[in-house]
Parts: sequence; structure tokens; C-alpha cells
Amino acid sequence: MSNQAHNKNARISVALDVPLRQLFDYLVEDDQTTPAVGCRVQVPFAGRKLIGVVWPSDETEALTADRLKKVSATIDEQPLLGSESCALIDFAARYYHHPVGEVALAALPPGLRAGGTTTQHIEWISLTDVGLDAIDDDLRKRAPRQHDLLMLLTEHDQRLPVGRLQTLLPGWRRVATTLLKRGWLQQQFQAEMGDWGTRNDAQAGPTLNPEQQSAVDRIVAKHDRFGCWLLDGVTGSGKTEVFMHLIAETLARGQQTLIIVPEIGLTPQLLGRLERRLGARVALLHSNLPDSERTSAWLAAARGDARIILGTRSAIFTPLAKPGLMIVDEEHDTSLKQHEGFRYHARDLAVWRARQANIPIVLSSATPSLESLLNVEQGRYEHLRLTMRAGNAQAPTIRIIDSNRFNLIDGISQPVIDTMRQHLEAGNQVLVYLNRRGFAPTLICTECGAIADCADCDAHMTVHASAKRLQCHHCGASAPLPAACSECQAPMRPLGEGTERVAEALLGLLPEYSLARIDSDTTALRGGLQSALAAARSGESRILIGTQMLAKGHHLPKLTLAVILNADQGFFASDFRAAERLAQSIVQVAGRAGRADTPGEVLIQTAYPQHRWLTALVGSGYGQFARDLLDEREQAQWPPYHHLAVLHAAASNEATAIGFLHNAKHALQANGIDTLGPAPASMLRRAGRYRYQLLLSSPTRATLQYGAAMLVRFLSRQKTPNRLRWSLDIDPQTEL
DNA sequence: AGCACGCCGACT
DNA sequence: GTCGGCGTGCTC
Repeated sequence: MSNQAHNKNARISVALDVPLRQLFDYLVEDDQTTPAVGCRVQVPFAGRKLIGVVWPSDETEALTADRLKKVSATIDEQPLLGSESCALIDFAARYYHHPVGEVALAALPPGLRAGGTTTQHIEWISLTDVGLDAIDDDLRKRAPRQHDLLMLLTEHDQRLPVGRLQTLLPGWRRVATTLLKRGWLQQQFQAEMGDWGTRNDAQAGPTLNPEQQSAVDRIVAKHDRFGCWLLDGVTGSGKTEVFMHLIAETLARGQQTLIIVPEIGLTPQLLGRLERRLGARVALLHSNLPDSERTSAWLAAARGDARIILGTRSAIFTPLAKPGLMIVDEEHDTSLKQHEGFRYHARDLAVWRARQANIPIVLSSATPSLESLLNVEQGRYEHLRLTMRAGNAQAPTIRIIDSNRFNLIDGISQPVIDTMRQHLEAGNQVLVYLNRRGFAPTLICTECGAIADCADCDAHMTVHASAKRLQCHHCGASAPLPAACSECQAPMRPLGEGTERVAEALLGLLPEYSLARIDSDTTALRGGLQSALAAARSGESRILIGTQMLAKGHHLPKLTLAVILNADQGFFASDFRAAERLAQSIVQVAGRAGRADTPGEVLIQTAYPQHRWLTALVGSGYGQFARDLLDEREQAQWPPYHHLAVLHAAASNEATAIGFLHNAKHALQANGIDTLGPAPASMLRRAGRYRYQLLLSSPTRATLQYGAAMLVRFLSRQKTPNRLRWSLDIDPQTEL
């Protein structure tokens, strides 16, 4: 084999998905063409075969050729990652101080990360003539699920890829199996290429109001260069309409739009709306899609065929052949930041990408982050305000209910029940927001007061009544409900309220109205969230009780009352961002209430009705509240005025974690960088490990970056203590 | 992160 | 006598 001169063998550097901050060199045999930068290769690595990406050599202390292994296989003839993608990955790896191989592989959809092919054969389900003839009223009554599926296909040129069926009609597969056997449906496998063209059936939208029009005009006027726009508009002010017009303009120029949304629960509505209005197929990218579907959307974006790309956080890495516009919706949302492993912020990377591509980017929110508001004040972003609600809808009235003045029934006060009944009797929908799932957050002994705790975390176990179990929401531990107190054998009772308990109570208090509980317990099943939201939108569910996932972005036209049941949790968080987060969630929940003809009402039930955060927010609104918070942050030298990085360490031995961070602290100090800590993390023990953190703070990004770089260099030269895990979080969003 | 190599306890 | 615990060290 290698009887040819081995010194002629080409050498390549490969980025691998391993937590090592270096590239690995391999040889390519003479008779093989050398794969270009951005191509995937399979290589032998420490006794296994890994998929890696060919990367520009970093030219550090190269090994001699005789110590190199050979590439096992070249997967791509043409680079899968072009120079723009490589530049983004390289920037992200440097900015977040994360190994470039892990970043590069994270930038690929899972199918391609695993070495999958780029020639996709995807499965389509199509309607046969027999099937078409079978649709009638009789079928609708006899077999509504079958009818739904057939009708859905008729609305889409009689065929749909399975991935889209999955989102449009969860649980379709069961019905389809029957109908395939009956010959009403057909299954086809087809090479995925085309079918991304515009359809010329775009629907006209409502006329823009002057504010919307002005926002569109200002952005369109500068469509050919970088500019960051903060689209700041109350719920119902029509931000999505502004997007539609901007995307239509971008489409007309033959360019692509990338839209990032925080969570996938938001997308089904937006997806349908975009496709109907713009007459173009939207490429979806999120983790609930089958790998094949994600791969084909990603490749279509890279080819430039998909013109509108809609995805969650990781979609920020989707290559674009003809980028024209970027949109980040709900830019304040914390789920845009990845909280483990490669901890990147999709919004911040989006801004960097837009600048590189020299295109406009729109950040949108009803409750902008303080970071973005400061960027506006300092002239880096342009502020576009939308203050008018569509159809002259009124802003909701907000009432604070002092829970000390009432006997609470499972955490609900009488005024809340009365107001709910009023709205329900008027035929409207009511939303109850409680950011705490389960039946009760604690199980307490009626005699000695002992509380059921998690064995591995500094946390109480949550009572889940219908499952008859205790659960730890921090490590996933689960145990049967104890029959009696382990200390004194007396009976135990649940203390406090979660969504399960409140839902049960409301079923008893308002039995004549249908109720839906929407939290991660009730929507865990596939398509559970979609069908629950469908019932909510149709008005079938009159009372909606749920956590965060219910509060975000859903348009519920019949909803006139939003109740925030326990605002108090937000008052006691140690996080310096607690006030900002509380205000954002209150405003988001409040935004669900009200419609064009009926003003909405918001009830905030709290034991601290005089808390200054509440009175300030209710009194002067989010804009002023945020401005005041900015002053406080400036005084306290917190972000966005200062920049932070956190070094986390977790170990089963407490002293190991503390010692490790002290070492890091001294190394930084020796280089003139001051740190805070080590301090215990907000939950010291979690999943059996003690967690500590060291805080780096700096008035400029440059010095923070210098400190982080020196820290990582120091740590990777040290040998990490056994079984200690550390990670560095740049621009941390939580747990301080 | 994996995986191999390596040195000490209960078992087909 | 071996299977297997996870400590240590390396990966082009």
C-alpha cells in the first residue's frame, strides 16, 4: 500500500468533537485527493473512528509525518462548511473559549455530524385518487383523524414530507398506516433537492399602521448594509407584520432570511403564517424534527434554495448562500443562550454574523434585554418602537391582589376566583400562570416539620400527585410518595402549590369550564404541546393553567384575563437579573390578555403588594422600569456596563472544587486580573456534586477576553484534579 | 469525552 | 484462578 514515498503524502489538520483545544493532523494517501477545508473526514482517534472537519492548520509544533495516522475516509468532495461558516465557528470558538472541534461539530445538524450523506432521500406521503374520492362528510364523522390527514394533504398539493406531517399533525403515523394499507395513501422516497421555490400564492396582509410602515421603510432603506435594529413593541403591536414585509422585500431581492426564535413551541403558528403570507416554503430547524428533515433544511439553506429559515438557537449556524436579513425574535429570552457545554448566545452570534455578511439584523421583543437597550442608548443599535396595538386594542389593566388579606384555597384567593368567573361567564378565556410544575414544591411532616429532600441535591423533592411520586427537578431523581415521615412516622402533607394542584383546585371551584394544564409534564408526549395549544387557540379550553411555556408568544384571541399566581418567587432570587426577569415574565404574561374589542385584565397575586419592583413596573411600565434598572446596574458595575465570565467547578469532594478555583484565582491575580470568589453556586450540591464558581468581571470586553484566554491557557496546562469538571461561561445569563 | 492500560476485591 | 472496579494518561 504505502510503498510510494510517504513524504509526498499530503497532511491535513482536522477539528474533532473532543474537549481538547487543538487540531489533529492526518495523512492523505498519494492516490487520494486532499480534502479541502470544510470537508468532513473519518479518522482513527484513540482506538475509535471519529467524524471531523478539515480545518486550516494552526501550525503549532507539528508532529513528524511518521507519527501521523491516515484519514480513513473522505466524506465530502466539496466543503460542507464554506468560508463564512468557518469564520463564524472560529469566532465563536475564540469568543467563548471553547474547543474549535466541538464548536464545528455543534454547527452541523445531527445527521451530518454523525457522518450522514448529503444526498437525502426523504419520505413523502401522498394522497392517491382513491383516497381523494374517499373524502366526504360521512368519513369526517366516522373517522375524523383519517379525514384530518386526507384534508391536510389536499391542502398541500396532495403530498407532504413526513417531517412536515409530524409538525402539522402529530400522531399522523398511526392513521397513515391504516390508510397506506387501504391504498388511500402512497409512500415515496425521493432525493431531496428542489421544491423550495416560491409558489406565487402569497396572500396579502393587513395594511401597516404608520409606526409599522416607518419601521419597515427605515430598515428597507438600509437593506444593503449592516445595521442592528431593536424592534421594541408591546404585545399585539404587530411585530410579526413588520417581519413579513421585511422578509417579502428580502425574497424579492432573491436573498435569504434567517429567523431565530427561543423555543419551538412558538414556531407552528409562525411557520404557517409565514408560508401562507409569503408563498414560500420555510426551512425549519429545531431539535424535535427527524434528523433527515433537519439535514435537508440545512442543506437547502446552504445551497440557497430555502429562502426563509426558521429555527431555534442552534440554527444560528445554518450556512446561507445568499444572506439578506436576520431576525431574532424575543431577543431577551434566556433560552437563546445555551447553558451547558458550548455556552453560546444565539442573539450575540447573530449580530456578529450580520456584521460579517453586511446585512441588517432585527432584534425583537416586547421586553428588550438591558443589553440591547444600552446598545440603543450608546448608538450601536437603532430603536424602533411600536406603541399602537392592532385594532386600537387597549392595554390591559393591572390589579395587584394582596394574598395576606384572604384565605387562600390551594394558593388561590377569592378575588382571583371571582374575577375568573366573571370573565368565563362573559364567554372569554382565562390564563393562570404559575412557574412551578408538579403538585406541591414540598412534602412536609405534620408533626416534626421534616421536609422530603433530594439525596443528591440541596433541594426539596417536588410532589407529583397523579404519578404518586416525589421528583427532584434538578437531578431527575424520583421516589414513591412516602407513607409517613422517615423521622417520626407521622403523616406527611404537601406544602405550597404547583400547576397540578392549582389545576385540581380550579376543576373543583369552576367545574363548568373546561381546563387545560400546559407544562412540561402534560406536554411531554409527542405533539402534546401542539394539541394542547390548538385546544387553547380554538377556545375549547376555557381555563389555561401553565408555566413559562404557556406564557410565550401564543396568540389566544379569546383570552381576556391573565392571572399571575405567585409573583413572589421572583423577589428572592439571588441573581442580579431577578428584577429584569420578573418584569419580563409579568409583561409577557400580561400581554396574553385582551383583544381588539375587549380590554384585558391582569391580576398579580402577591404577599408583597408594596414591593418596589411591582409598584414601579405597574406604575410606570417596562420601559421606565428597565431604565431604572440600568442605573442600578451602572452603579453596581454589573452588566451590561461591566462584562462577566464565570468559571464553574463541580466535584464530589467539596475541597477539590474550592482548591481548584483558588488556584485559578491566584493565576489570574498574578496576571493582574481580579476575581470574585470562589463562591458556592446557587444550589451548592446538585446531582451529588459540590458546585463552586469564580467570577471574572471587567469594564471592557477586551480585558475580560484577555483574562479568559489566560485562564484557559493556564487550566489546560494544569492537570485537572480527578473527577472535577470545570467550564467557563462567557456572558453568563443565570446563577450568579 | 472516550478508551486503554493497570493494579486490587468477590465470584461464574 | 478470573471478572471488573475506576484511577491515570493519552489521543494526530
